Amino acid sequence: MTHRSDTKVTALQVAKHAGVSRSAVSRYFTLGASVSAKTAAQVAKAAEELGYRPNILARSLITGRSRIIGLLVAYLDNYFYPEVLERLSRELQAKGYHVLIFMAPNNAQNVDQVISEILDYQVDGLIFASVSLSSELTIRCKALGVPVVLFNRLQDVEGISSVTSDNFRGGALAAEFLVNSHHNRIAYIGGTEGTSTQRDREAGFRAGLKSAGKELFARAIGDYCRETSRLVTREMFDRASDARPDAVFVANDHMAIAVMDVLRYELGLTVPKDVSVVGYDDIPPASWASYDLTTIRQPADQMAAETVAILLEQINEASAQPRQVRAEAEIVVRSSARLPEASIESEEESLSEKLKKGKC
Amino acid sequence: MTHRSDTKVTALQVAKHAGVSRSAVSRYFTLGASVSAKTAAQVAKAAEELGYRPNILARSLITGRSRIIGLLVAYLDNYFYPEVLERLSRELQAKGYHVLIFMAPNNAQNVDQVISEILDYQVDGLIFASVSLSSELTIRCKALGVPVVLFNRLQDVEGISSVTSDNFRGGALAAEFLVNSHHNRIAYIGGTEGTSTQRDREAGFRAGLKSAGKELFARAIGDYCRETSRLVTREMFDRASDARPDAVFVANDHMAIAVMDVLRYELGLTVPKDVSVVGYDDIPPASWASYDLTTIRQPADQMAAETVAILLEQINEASAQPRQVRAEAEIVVRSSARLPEASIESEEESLSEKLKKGKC
DNA sequence: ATGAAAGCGCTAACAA
DNA sequence: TTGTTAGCGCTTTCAT
Repeated sequence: MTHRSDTKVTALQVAKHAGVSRSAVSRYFTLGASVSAKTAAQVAKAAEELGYRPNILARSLITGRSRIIGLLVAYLDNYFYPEVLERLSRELQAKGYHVLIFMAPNNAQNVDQVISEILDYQVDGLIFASVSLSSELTIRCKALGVPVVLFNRLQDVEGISSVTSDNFRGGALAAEFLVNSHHNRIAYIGGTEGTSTQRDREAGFRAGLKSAGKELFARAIGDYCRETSRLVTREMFDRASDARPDAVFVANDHMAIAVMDVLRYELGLTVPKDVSVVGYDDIPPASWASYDLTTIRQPADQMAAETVAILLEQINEASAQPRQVRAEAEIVVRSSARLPEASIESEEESLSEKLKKGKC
Repeated sequence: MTHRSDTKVTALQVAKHAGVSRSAVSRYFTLGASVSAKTAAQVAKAAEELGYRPNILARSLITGRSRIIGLLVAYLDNYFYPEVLERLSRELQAKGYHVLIFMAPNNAQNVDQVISEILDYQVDGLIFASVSLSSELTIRCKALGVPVVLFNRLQDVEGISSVTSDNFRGGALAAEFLVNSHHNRIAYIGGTEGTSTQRDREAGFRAGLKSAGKELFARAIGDYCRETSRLVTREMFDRASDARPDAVFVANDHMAIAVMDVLRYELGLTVPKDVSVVGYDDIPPASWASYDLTTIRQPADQMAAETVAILLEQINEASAQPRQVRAEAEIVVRSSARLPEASIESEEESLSEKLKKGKC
């Protein structure tokens, strides 16, 4: 490594240094192109000596692919997303792609603006995490031939790929669990109205209650926000013991944790003795001993893998069609909710065990 | 908006449509270039009608700047980093730059590999968050003229910019606080040996103890990892009350939270009655009621802003020199550590208040 | 202020 | 397999 790289080294310089043509150099760096062993060696040596690496941007200009995936994400303070981001990034990195990240502005108007900016980078694909987008935009991406995957959101538009968990089923699981453990006054604290996750989780939950002959005792919207959740929780639970819920399903863990804190530290209630709490997502803090939150798990790793798979097949195979993936939701039983009478001890154990063996 | 954009629209097409030259179109989209009002209007109209936007990659090729900032980050499960990432991204977005994210591999060998990949994208600047890099690499970036900022790490190499908090002072503050609140057996649980944060926080902490005539009662390394912290905490505290520490300073909140959980739920101790815990960072979970962790705050927002400032001045001003920014560390007093006798109630209050008013 | 022409660094036909 | 040629979409002198 005799980096003589004072400034930018071009393929032409390497070619001269190696005594071959520009194309030979290009071919050497193009996977699956035909170069003789001899030429390869010469180029390798010259490139090494000059510290040459191909300019991806210049390459993109001609190949028409940038190997950049745009990711638009609404927030990172819900800890489901850092996890997803890390997995997406690693997965794509392994396949030679990289993530250009954009934080979504609050209003839809500006979202369009930001997406235009992303498109300006000639991204090969687009991931929208927890962002709903106008159907106009969807059409525009399609027109440009840029594959799009919606992550954790559904859109009514035809032919748009998405990766979610089975939110309806997840909601139903929560209901089933709370009903089985003999709760009488079951409440729901929801996410942002109008989002597909909120809609489907609530619908599933209600359906689950209904099929057990139960009804919702109380309902509030926490807007997927800690502070709002705190407020609505106070309002919902600050009353006599027989006038308040004895169980609550919260539409995500981010809120559920705030709810637990209010219940315990602002209202002096005991979880799960006074109130059972069930969340959704299974973010890392849900498994922290202070919360030990019973929740509906969304498999972040699997969802990220599917997202990448869809994207790459759309990029590489002309015939690939958009598809909707619905990952299975499963309940993770911990101690924030009262257990059904004859709980299967062994199963709980194994789940807890698994979760404790974190990577290091 | 009559998006006729079946495929890619070029400047030339717009030029023809508007009845002007390629250059005119280019000038219209180049901030601060001279175009007559009339031409501007024609171009604007044509561009709108065809749905044209300049190709940033092609532009980069000629201007030599990509408006991409590479970010290499070690992990996202320490919740200091999602916060930092979000702020960095928004800040840069506002200035017309965007973040290309790379997750650091575990071994240093591969880090070099990944950095090469980043450089291939012709990034205008580089941020290393919690990543130590070989001095060879630093030199290489310099040779390429790519500004580098180390975030939350210090390097002994000359002339490399960095943004950290004053870790030594932060450690000293923790010591001072624990000493003032009359602890006798004060312990330290550190981060990864060899990192500058670990080294400086411990040095400051020890210096603080020393100047009060105290010494470290116990020491262990939690490796900035929950699981390791859990193990060392058990070992350190699973003993008779007079043989175990009555206070512990943990080198970051990510570990401190794990430590608190072990203390309470695995060892049955009470915080802060049996053990006082002080952390470092002030990540959001530190303010959650279940932890209410007294900690040394690193101002993520300010540090992110400084990082961007340094980067942009190096990119835009030829004369700009690398600089080292050391943000002030301050203690945030909550309830995880016993208070000094005459604690200033009002001050605590105001701090807690501030933290509760989160955005929504 | 505007257009013509040159060229950023690279890859992909094509011919040899 | 190799070199030659053209050109990806854009900006930027340089004349006008």
